[in-house]
Amino acid sequence: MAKAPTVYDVASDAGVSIATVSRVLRRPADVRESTRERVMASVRELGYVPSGSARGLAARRTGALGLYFPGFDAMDDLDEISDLSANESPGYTLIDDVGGAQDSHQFNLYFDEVLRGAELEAWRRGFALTVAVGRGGLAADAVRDMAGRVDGLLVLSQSVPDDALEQLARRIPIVVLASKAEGGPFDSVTVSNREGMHALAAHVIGDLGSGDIAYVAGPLDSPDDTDRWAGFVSALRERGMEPGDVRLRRGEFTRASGRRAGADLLASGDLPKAIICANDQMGLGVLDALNGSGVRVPDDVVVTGFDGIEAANLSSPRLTTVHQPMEMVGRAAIQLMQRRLDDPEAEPASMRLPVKVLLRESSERK
Amino acid sequence: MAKAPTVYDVASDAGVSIATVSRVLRRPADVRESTRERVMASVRELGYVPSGSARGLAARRTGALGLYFPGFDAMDDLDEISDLSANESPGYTLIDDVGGAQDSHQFNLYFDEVLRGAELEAWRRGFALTVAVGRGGLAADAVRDMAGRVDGLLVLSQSVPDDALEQLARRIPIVVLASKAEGGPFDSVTVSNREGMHALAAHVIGDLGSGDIAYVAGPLDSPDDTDRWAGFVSALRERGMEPGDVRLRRGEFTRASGRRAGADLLASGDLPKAIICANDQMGLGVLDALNGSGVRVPDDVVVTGFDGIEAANLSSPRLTTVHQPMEMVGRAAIQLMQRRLDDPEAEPASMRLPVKVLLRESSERK
DNA sequence: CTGAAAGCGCTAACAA
DNA sequence: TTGTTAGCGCTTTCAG
Repeated sequence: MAKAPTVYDVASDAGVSIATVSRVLRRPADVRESTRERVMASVRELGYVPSGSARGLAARRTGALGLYFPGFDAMDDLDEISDLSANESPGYTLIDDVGGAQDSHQFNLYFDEVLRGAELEAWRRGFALTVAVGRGGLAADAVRDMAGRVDGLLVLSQSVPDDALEQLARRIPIVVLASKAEGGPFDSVTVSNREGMHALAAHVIGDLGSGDIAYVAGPLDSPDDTDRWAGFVSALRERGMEPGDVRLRRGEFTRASGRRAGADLLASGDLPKAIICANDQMGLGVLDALNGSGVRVPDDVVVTGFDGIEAANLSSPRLTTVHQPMEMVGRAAIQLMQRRLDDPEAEPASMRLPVKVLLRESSERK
Repeated sequence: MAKAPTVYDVASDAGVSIATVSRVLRRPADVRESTRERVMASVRELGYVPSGSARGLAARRTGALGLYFPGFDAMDDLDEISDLSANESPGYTLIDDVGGAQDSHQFNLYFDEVLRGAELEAWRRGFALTVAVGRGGLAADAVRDMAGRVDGLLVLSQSVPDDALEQLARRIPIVVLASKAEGGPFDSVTVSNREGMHALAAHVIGDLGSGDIAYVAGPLDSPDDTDRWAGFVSALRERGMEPGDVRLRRGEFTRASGRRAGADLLASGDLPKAIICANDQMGLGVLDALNGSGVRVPDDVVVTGFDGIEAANLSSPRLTTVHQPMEMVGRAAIQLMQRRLDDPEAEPASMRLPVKVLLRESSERK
């Protein structure tokens, strides 16, 4: 790897000053065409690649945005890849897949789609996107390190301690995704969790006419869960019911926890007429538990989820759910960031994105 | 946003030199504990965040790695998000989902998993990961820009023009994913495409005993496709058959193209006994075409895919396929990069990762 | 339209 | 153990 050429090398090769080289790259219009061509020729010939660091330092902007997501702490038992050399063994084994998505997938699905949206929108605006997934307790350090190398930070709600976030916010713009506090100090993007769950629950309850209902909630510290529950309760009240009338189970947004909730309800001996779940994974878990037992969905019991992940469209029966525009969340976040970068003094804004209720076979009798 | 404090601010606040501040952050062990604590106190108080650019410039390494993937050019018709203010409308509509994965998903699935592996492995090694998805013809520019801001580049094969890549390789280490040329000038990671397809095809052909076979290939310029085809052909020859004995259809690795191939085969009036597809998406497409027509899979015709994407495990019948360890591809790439960074003079290495044949209902009669 | 020169904030010798 | 001092490679006034 030969020493990389710098502006100086290009400048002397082209017989101009370094300022001119810089101009050719940044504002080509300010340079006479003949000069520009001469410089570009040198650039090509030398294989010049401008240093992002130098540029960032001088220009006081890096041209990159950061996306920070919390991770699972359970990722440490991944097996090592041992051998670097080409693998001469057959390289395959025959197995009959036992199938099934990992639970960690749930989160990944969300992450992947948000990332995709953010990346797209960032690219459109000429930003690079740096991603980091938090692990363990090092969140504050990792995000701080990231903060030092980007022009703005997108952070998933709850992934960084509040105080650390406020500290960082003094140095760099921050947009919070799926924030709980829409009126907070940060720009944020949220989805209509409450309205979506309200609409779904109202439909299910209305359809049912009567009969008892179970609700499988998510973790207590999840703002999403809180909002969805609120939407559910309001739908309940519209029909003259109270939260106390509902059988409540709490999971962790994982398929396994949904499975447990389903088994538990099943074991109680008297199944509710509907099981409303706070997210798709848990809904699928409930379906898993029910499917083995001879219970018919939706005839015996209606099951619903929330999120609109693809797996919910591939289960049998397909899961009725509320679809979140996850890719849009990523795009919206970048848009908010752009706005903030353009006008640092603007009032914090929050964008709420609409959701769609998707009625499918797990709730609709033919 | 007040002017961000620098090492100088921290240094004077703590009553030390900037070198000491730097040391406290980089090599804490080299500093007396009392000094270290004083400095850290100032760091916290001032909310100091080291500038990645300055650091990168001075240290000649950015601490970031880049992952570059090609994208689809079909992403331009995404609708704009219009309104920045909170959405007061109900925020939902009731629709009955028509469902189905987008074709662009195929690629995303691959990308997402590789990205996840790369991010994980990069994080473990203290690197940040910057991602970019190529769009349109600007690949060379985008990747060049990226090259300027990272210490090493992971590039999906074919996503960057060869000459541009060789140019860049003179300035920065490059690892190629899914490379065609294992003996090439770059470090690379590949999967056992050939062996996997060989094993799968040998099994299917052996099981069948006799009867004609169709092969749904991918794009001609895909190294993956080439290798898989080679594996298929070798399995064929082992049974005394020749490529000429097979009905060949060519798709673009998309579900829609698989659907077309399936419909086409169906229309021919005489269905083969097996349809081997070069990837899962096309296999699923073939299944789509067949499922509507009363043809029974696998009894009338066996269908297989390649990749092991999740959707292949959720179809009915579930699709027999060859699973690629996509997350491992990402991780392996980072490992190769680390090795190269540690020893720039090392011989180019390539890691071949094993695949698994997953026999499922689309090929196995009960 | 082009050049000279002053930093941008940090790291890494080298001294002390 | 700590401080001094060069740069790292680029952008950006300010002159010319």
